[in-house]
Formats: sequence, structure tokens, C-alpha cells
Amino acid sequence: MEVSAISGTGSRGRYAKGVLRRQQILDRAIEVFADLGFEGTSLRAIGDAIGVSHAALRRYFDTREELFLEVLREKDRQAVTQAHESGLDEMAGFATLAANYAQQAPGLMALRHSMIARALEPRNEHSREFFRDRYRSIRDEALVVLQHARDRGAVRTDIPLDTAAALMIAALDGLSTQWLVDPDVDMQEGMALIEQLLAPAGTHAAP
Amino acid sequence: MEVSAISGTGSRGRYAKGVLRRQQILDRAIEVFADLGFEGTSLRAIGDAIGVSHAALRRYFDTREELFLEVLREKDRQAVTQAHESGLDEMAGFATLAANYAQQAPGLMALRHSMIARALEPRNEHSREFFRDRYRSIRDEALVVLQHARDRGAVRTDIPLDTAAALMIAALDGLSTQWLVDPDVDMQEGMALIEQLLAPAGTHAAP
DNA sequence: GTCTATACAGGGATAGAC
DNA sequence: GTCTATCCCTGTATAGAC
Repeated sequence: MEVSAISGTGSRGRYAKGVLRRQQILDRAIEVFADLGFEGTSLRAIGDAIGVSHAALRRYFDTREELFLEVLREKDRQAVTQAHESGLDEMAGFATLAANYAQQAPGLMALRHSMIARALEPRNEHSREFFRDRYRSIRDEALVVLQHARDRGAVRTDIPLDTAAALMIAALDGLSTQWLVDPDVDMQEGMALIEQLLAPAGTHAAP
Repeated sequence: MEVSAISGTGSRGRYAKGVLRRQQILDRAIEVFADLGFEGTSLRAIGDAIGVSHAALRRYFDTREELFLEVLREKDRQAVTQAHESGLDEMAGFATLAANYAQQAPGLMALRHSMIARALEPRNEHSREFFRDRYRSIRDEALVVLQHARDRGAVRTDIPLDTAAALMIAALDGLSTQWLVDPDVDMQEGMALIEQLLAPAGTHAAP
């Protein structure tokens, strides 16, 4: 089946169908996850939602673990794109914006939680490395934001910014956890507080 | 309920054996978990470690989920007892002490992570309520510590302490996560920073 | 290349014998 | 209280149709 996905290129992608199928699997996986949660999103459930057998999924992903990791990779790529487009790295109040972003996607946060839990299994170095690298990456991104903020005089100068970056990511993660198990928890409030704490003495967050 | 597991009372507890067995299951579960992780700690694996079938465990715990929740409940009780004995609620630098405590028990932190992930499943309200209540409880405890610290002038007065309590717990959780997937992350450093941020301007943490 | 059918080992839960 | 046997589900793996 020579299905050309990209119109206008003129080059019939010989594996275009496979590429589309792969993307379809990832999309359906997220949908099924939203309904049935992590445990419920079995390979058979994903296959059923598409109309193929569970064995077919293995043409595209070696393991279920790898399938979910790819979901997370894709969401990360989308988030990076969105952040750059909206100039988030230059924007003040990004901590509360991050909190708001997290609250828009509770399913995604839950999936991350489930996958991190699996990454802590003794023989799952592969997933553990994924999250190790991911956290290093987002700490670096947070560090850049903090440096820009300090340049504007919005962050106190008596603290190590790399530690502050780790702390901000940690606060976001930890507040997400509390919020996921208890909707009464106000993530925005918590992230606003850490922004206030990071600001120089006598400064208040600008609207 | 004539349960008497404590020697010296003179009354032979009719269910003493059952109580001991129950405790034995919990103890072995932790040991097996340390070796095999969460997935590996199946009811059959725990049963094998004791010398009974997996079905026997159901006399003491309705589900595997409940068994692990009881492990966490017990660890929480022990932590509260230890904290009160060492007067932790009066002590300065409790954030870094908490970080140190977390690092002493990576297996326990991993177990909590796995159980929280399961608590996020759509039809697992029971576990979700457990963690919701647990977080409310430890936020309250953190709030008391912060109030005492403020009374001593160790915490700035322009922030809401209940939000600060949630933030400290979140920081501890989030830093734990980063440390679990990357031993290079320094939890103490992160918790020391949030202590510094909470201190009034011009104050430095006393040794 | 893509997919179905099938088999396998292992999981939690459960019923009923002893 | 503990057992065995069983049920249905899971992820993984392979063979072969088309």
C-alpha cells in the first residue's frame, strides 16, 4: 500500500502507511488512557480501539513500555514547541503558567507518574535513563529562564540558580501529585509562592 | 476482639498467631520489594518467601493493593513516632533532615511512587483517598513546624504558611523523584535552598 | 510490510476441600 | 487457616497468511 501522507512533496513515501499507523497508535493510546487509566490501557485495548490485533502493535513498538515512552517524548516535543512559540522563556510568571499547563492535562501527568514508577523498577535502566535525561534537560531549560529573570532583576542574587531550577521543577512535580489526589490543592498558589520567594527582597510579582 | 500480641499481659490472645502472621507478611513484603521492585513483589513471591501459598495471604489482606497500603501506613506511624521522639517538630533545619531521611529509604520512596501511580487509576478511589488524607495530614504537620519556626523568627512573615507547607512537601517529593532517577541530584541542597528562601531577609540558616 | 492467529508464562482474584 | 485448582487477564513471542 503506497499511501503518500505528505501532499505536495511529490515523493510517494513507501512507508507512509506505517508512519500514519504509528501515529494513530500513539493518538489512540492517549485516548484509551484517558478512559481506562494506565492499567486499563493494555495493548489489546489499544488494538481494539484501532481495529487491529494487539500483535500488530509490535511492528511499531518493541514493548508497551516503549510505546508509552514515545507518547511522553512526543508530548515533550509539543510542549517545547509551544513554549518557544509563545516566548515562554522570556516571560515573567512562568512558574504559575507551568502550573496552569499541568492542570490542563491531568491524564498526561498521571501517565508520567505511572511511567516514572515503572522506571524505578530494579531492571528498568532504560526508562530510568529516559527520565534522568529528561529531568536534566528541563532543569537546564528552567535554568535559562531563571538566568533571564535574574538579568531583569526579578530573581535574588544570593542563591545558586541551578539548585533553584531543580527546586522549581520539584515544586511543580510535587504540587501536581498533591493536586492529582486532591483537587482542593491549589497548584497556582504554590507556584506563585515559590516565585515570590525567588524574587529579591521588597519585590512583588508584576501582573 | 481479643487480640493480645503483647507478652506480659497474661491473656493469651486467641488470634495472636494471626497477628504475628500478618506482621510477618508485611515484613517480608518489604524485603521482597527491596530485591524485586514493585512488579516483582507478587503475592506469589511474598507467599514463597514465607512458605505459604499466595491464596493464604488473602486471610489477612483483601487485595494486594491493601497489603501495600498497610505497609505504607505502618511506615508512616513509625516515622511519626521517630519524629516526636527526636523532637523534630521543634528542630531547625528540618527540611534538610527530611531530605536525609528520604535518602535513607529509597525503596520506601519507590514504593510510595508506585502506589501513588496506582491511586491515579480511574476506579481506585480508595487508594486515592488514602493519599489525599495522608497529604492533608503531613501538610498539617509541616504547618505546625513552620508556625513554630516563625515564632522563633526563622520564617518570613509575608507569606501564607499553609501554602508554604504544601510547597515544602512538594519540594521534598519532587526532589526525591529527581534523585531516584538520578543519584547525582542533591536533595539536601534543594531543601537547604527552600529553607533559605523561607528565612527572613538578611537571615542565614544557623548550623 | 503488515497483520492475524496462536501459544506461553505469569499475574490477581476466587471457590471449595480439608 | 491454609491448600489446590481454576478463571480471566496481561505482555511477550513466533509462525505464517497476504
